[in-house]
Amino acid sequence: MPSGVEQYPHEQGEGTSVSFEQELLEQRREKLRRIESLGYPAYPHRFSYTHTLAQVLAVCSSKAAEELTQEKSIVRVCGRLQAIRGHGKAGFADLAQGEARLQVYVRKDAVGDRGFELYQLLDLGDFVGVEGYLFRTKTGELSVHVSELTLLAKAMLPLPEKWHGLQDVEVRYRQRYLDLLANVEVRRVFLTRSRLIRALRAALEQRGYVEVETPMMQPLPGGAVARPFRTHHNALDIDLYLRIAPELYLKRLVVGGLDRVYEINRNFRNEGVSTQHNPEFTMLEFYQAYSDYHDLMDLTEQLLPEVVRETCGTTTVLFGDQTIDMGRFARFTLREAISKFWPEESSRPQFSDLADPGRTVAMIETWNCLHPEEDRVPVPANSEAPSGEFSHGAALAQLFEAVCERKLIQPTIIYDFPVEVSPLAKSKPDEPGWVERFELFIGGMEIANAYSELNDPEEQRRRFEMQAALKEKGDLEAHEMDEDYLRALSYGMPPTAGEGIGIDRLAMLVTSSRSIRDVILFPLLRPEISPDAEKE
RNA sequence: GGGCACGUAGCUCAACUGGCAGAGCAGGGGACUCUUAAUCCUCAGGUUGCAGGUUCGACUCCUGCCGUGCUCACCA
Repeated sequence: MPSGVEQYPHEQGEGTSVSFEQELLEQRREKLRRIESLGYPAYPHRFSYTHTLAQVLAVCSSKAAEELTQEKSIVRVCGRLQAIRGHGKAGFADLAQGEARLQVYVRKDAVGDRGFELYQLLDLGDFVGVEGYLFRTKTGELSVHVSELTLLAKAMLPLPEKWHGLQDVEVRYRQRYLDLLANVEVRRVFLTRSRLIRALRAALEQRGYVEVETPMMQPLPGGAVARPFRTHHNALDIDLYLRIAPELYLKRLVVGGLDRVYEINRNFRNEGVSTQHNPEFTMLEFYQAYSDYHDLMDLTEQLLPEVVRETCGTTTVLFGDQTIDMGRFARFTLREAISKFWPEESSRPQFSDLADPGRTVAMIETWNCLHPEEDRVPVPANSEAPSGEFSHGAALAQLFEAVCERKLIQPTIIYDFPVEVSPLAKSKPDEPGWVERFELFIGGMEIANAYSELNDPEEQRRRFEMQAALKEKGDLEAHEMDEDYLRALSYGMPPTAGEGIGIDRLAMLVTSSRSIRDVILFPLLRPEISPDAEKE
């Protein structure tokens, strides 16, 4: 038999040589043509099966050879061909459905000449269906003795090699379907992610939360400090923004009497990409009326061990070379944390230093002296009234991140944040410069952010005005004035606490993934330039 | 955006100090009716990411570009 290429030269040759990949494609086209000429449809519409592969394995794995021979039960099963081993007028092949594998045994005298010709035209990756009886081979492997073989769909391109899998990171992300086929661990990561989200939903539903969906396209991007993506609606001729957070809409729903609401959905932020940041990411936000941030601290400490146990079967997870106990939480105020995690004994700031804006400057300068190259924190302006300058509070928040964040491996709640970096949070009654807000850190990453929601419309307006002043000074991330939100608050919002949990990062923790791209099926990459497009 | 690395056959990887681009798997042809990373014989498969430069000679050295990874900055 001459090779397919010689027999069927590529039509679009134009003098240039046909690439090897095209050659493989041509070979498979030819095989498919020959399968059709045997009378098999190339793309049949369905296959009625009696069992999934997992069902066959569950029922028969424990059955001995004699038992199977006695029953000689006929099954119809299907799947993707994962391995083919020929033996002249017979052959073995492995069918795969997800992680389930079942061997089939194809003999010429059992499937007939036509069936065996079909078998010889199969490639790795093809979908097939078989009918036959179950038996055990000499080596004891459960197999289907095939009497009828059907092609269900042909793989026109070769799948990645079975033994080494698919290693090329770029191909793994761009063609995730190949990654999922070639690397079982990848498949398991995404199944775990799915279980995590299901467990979160169950835990919230159980506590009386209602799931809602709020706009992803918003005329005003609000609820977070971040740069948005902009888009345009043609019919209305208006600019819209992909949401950076659902927060302001969810709180409108609390105004509307939905006392416990949550949403699990995508946020979009037009910012850098890193191992911890994807431009679109999944966030859980939930709001609970008649509660404050203390209640949410308690809830968080209940919820996380619960869902992690539901997802992983245990509350201890391995992350990098760290073992993290998701069932034990430490709590520090932001100011305590700076003092506690300060790297040098002699210059360690006391709590009183952190309360005094006048001393913040000296403290940051000390830090910057200790870390001349990186981890530098900008020094705030000396005025005590923040009016657009880089503020004392913002500086403290940055100092906290520089000093503490990557050291917070075990679950740690950091609470009480500067008002300047928290435009939507309620102030502490005794310290107006500080708000009732906490963040949860695990594995050196910020996992959750929560606060007692500011529900005083007058105060909220002043906060927005502070943000407007920042915007005036060129801060691209400052929060927008949102009159409609102020109107909603003016109708009255009960005391409410709200929290956002980064689902991707939580998924990283429970799947031991170092990069956020490993828990997002299709992370954002630059588009591929096709060789054809380049010629244009 | 900055820094550091990487890019060789469909896949996984070699190629010494600059000296003829190679192997395994996958693929084509052949043998084989209990194999399971099947085996045996055989054949084909490459603009070494792209574009320049240095050189008698470049996968190798230099410059630029493209893509990806890590990292820093920004952020969650």
